[in-house]
Amino acid sequence: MENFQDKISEVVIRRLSDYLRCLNYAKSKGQTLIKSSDISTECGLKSSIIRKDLARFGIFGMKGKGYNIDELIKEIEKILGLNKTKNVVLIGAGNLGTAIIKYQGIKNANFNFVAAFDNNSDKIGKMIDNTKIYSNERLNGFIKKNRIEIVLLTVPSSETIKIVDSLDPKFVKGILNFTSVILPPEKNNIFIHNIDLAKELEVISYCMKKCLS
Amino acid sequence: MENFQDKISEVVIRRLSDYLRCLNYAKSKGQTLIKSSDISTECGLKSSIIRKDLARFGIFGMKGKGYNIDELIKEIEKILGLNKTKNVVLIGAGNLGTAIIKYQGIKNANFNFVAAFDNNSDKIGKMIDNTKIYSNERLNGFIKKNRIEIVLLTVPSSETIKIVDSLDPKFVKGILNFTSVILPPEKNNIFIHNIDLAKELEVISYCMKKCLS
DNA sequence: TGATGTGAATAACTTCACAGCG
DNA sequence: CGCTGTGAAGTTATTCACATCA
Repeated sequence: MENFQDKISEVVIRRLSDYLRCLNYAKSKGQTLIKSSDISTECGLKSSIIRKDLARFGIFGMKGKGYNIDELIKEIEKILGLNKTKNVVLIGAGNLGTAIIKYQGIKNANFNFVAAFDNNSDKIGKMIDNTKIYSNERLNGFIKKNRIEIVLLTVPSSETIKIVDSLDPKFVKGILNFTSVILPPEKNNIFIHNIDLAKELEVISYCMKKCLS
Repeated sequence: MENFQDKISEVVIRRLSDYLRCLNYAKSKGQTLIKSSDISTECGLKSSIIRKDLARFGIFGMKGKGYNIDELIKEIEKILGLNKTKNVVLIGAGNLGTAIIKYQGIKNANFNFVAAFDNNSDKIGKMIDNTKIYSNERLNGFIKKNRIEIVLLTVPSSETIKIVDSLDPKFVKGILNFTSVILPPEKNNIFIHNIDLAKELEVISYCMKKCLS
């Protein structure tokens, strides 16, 4: 089944993630079966693309009935790698960093914040939920020792580049960058995703403007 | 020039937003001209698509030289509607909501949080930076009175649907939904964008897995 | 009958490659 | 000469539409 997975683009993965939310919601309401058309209305997609996405990974429904929700959840979680806990660290324990650690959705998705790092000596040693804050100086040692592959970056924009360049590509494989500095999708073999809250506002503001005019 | 703007897709707008960050960064370093190939390396894109994106909006550079940074910034800000301040409200003054209000990037982008709303009586009346927290009961009155068009939603997932359904489409035109509940891209003529932090982790985790295997 | 699964058609997006101009 | 601007080509993604099967 694994060989279905070559050449999957990011948009497909993003949709799978949406399906998962939708499925968990349906499950929480006691449903056990779901039609592609149900998922489609919830996610604002055509039902055919949902079936195609799933078929691509060797997931098939029952003709005339739909998909088994439990099975579908399990399969998608496996594809996304959510079946095993992933350790991540957070750099920058400010407001946004703190909020992210406390964000329930991430915990549900099986990501575990094993440490946070910050330069502010008032914060060092403190806890955010169950995550301890360490000095930035200890960052690279910690990453090496604990084989951390994913880093979330919530430092002030002025520090972004310096920190990114200091990360050892031998260990770090992915960065989620929440600062306002745009980074390329890949650097030193590290995958980078930029999440820019301002951009999201700009997009919705443009969509609205376009629609109204 | 405005008639260049029909049929622009969201990905183009997202790129424009990236260009803007990149341009502001270049400007802050004292640059006055920029080549499409400079933007392209920073954003991880091909230079031709940048030129095409800009040409689409009637923005042209100088052959052999590049683009004038100041002009380009002004044009893109105009396209994205960032030239005038937009008033927005936040519903749910928890960790994430607080972090978003304090997030510098959003302030820079000319969005102004005129009020926050929360059910927690301990929070009501308090301030987050310059934004006052009100009771949820006053939400719809406030929106009506102040003609609020954009709402950011950072409440617990269990409250999402109830609140979304309560918003009056006569005034609210866009919702940025930070909860883990997937909402369709449009509902009662209100544009909705879902921002799911867990999804971003899932995507990067998948990309890494795919690359490594 | 009522859903899926999927080839074929269509649409959207990106890249190439090079003419053109300051 | 070094860049832009842009048709044409290539690629990827989505939708249609219908055969299929429990």
